[in-house]
Amino acid sequence: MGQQDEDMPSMRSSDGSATRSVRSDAKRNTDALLEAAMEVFATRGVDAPVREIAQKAGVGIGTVYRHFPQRADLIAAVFRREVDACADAAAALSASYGPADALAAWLLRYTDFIAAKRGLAPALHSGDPAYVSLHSYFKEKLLPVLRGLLDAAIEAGEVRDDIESMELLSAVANLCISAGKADGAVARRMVSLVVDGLRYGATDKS
Amino acid sequence: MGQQDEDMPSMRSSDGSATRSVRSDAKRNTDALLEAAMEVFATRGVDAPVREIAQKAGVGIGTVYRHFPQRADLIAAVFRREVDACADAAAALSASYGPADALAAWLLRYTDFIAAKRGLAPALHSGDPAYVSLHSYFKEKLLPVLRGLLDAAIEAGEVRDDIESMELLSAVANLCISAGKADGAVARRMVSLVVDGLRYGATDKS
DNA sequence: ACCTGAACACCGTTCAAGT
DNA sequence: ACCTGAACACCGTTCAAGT
Repeated sequence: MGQQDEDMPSMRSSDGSATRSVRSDAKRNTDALLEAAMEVFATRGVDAPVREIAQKAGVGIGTVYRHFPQRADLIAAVFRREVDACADAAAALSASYGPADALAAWLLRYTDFIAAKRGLAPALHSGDPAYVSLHSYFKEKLLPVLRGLLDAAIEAGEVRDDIESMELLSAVANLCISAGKADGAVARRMVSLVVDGLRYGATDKS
Repeated sequence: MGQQDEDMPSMRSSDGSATRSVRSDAKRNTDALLEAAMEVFATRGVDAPVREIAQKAGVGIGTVYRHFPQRADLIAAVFRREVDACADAAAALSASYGPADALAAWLLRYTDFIAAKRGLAPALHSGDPAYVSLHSYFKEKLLPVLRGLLDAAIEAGEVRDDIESMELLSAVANLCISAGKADGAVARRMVSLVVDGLRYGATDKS
């Protein structure tokens, strides 16, 4: 379902200027906006002034509202973007490490993501229609990734095989949320403990 | 540590009008403010306009800021007031029911309190200095109450004796927080399950 | 002492004017 | 089509003027 702006002759206007040029302009703006919003949300919280985000992205305030009519739309877009990044990180880790180490490394990456998103937890549980879809997006995107990593590690006999990936996904998230607001160090330690627990019951006890 | 404004002759000014009269005026205002704030917070959330609370309490906006310089101060005051009410509820329950039933009834009362305060959870975990003291207030006030009820029920052989009151206090709170935003019905069901679990392992198995 | 509300600052949101 | 920012509405906060 990606946008296929490429290779479409009909999109060129008669004067030779590409219609896409204005679209790429808009796309550059949304990208800059998402990037700026991510940084501002991280440092000043999700209630940060829209003006600050617009300024950081180098666009007018009106442009923010053109692309994201409500603040929640911008927040949701940033959230999806980071979910994607977290999901995508798995491939590189699988290529670089053995199954159990890749699983461990990804869980820490996932931990950092959750810890950074703690400010969003209340909004996600608020029932606000703008956020309800984020729950399923989160699960549909990350559960298969974790399942893949977990199955590979189980297959290799490097971790125990009596843990459900969904339970693990929820457990780690809950750990991170309740593990205080210490910049994620506590959360990482707790998760490492869980990972060691996974390794402890490995079928291959060599 | 209660205020003893009563029976203090030195507080009366020479003209016969009680100095206390202006104080009681102020006290009436703070009471009205706390009452109004509690209702407004419950219906419109803790971000509700201060003007609305002032209007509901029948005072000027300046009066709100005189008594509660920051919004957090008002929120904290409302929170303490409800913690007190929850703690105080135990005595009547103990007088009306047997030990295990009193414990069960109080845990549901506590559940309602937590469920109503879910909107505050993010603030409580934010590390905001205005809220840090609420954690200890919560624990110091409610833990002894629960311990008393639990010990009495254990003593009577009506519930199992291998549960720490602190763990129970936290567990029920976490249950309520994570039990969705369904108006508390889910939370009450989950807590009832826990209570049944407590009864299941009672020493007196008659 | 305490209360009040006009006044100020700030932020979300819109929309007429630009390109 | 898309971008801009002045303009408007709303809310938090202060403080000079009242009692």
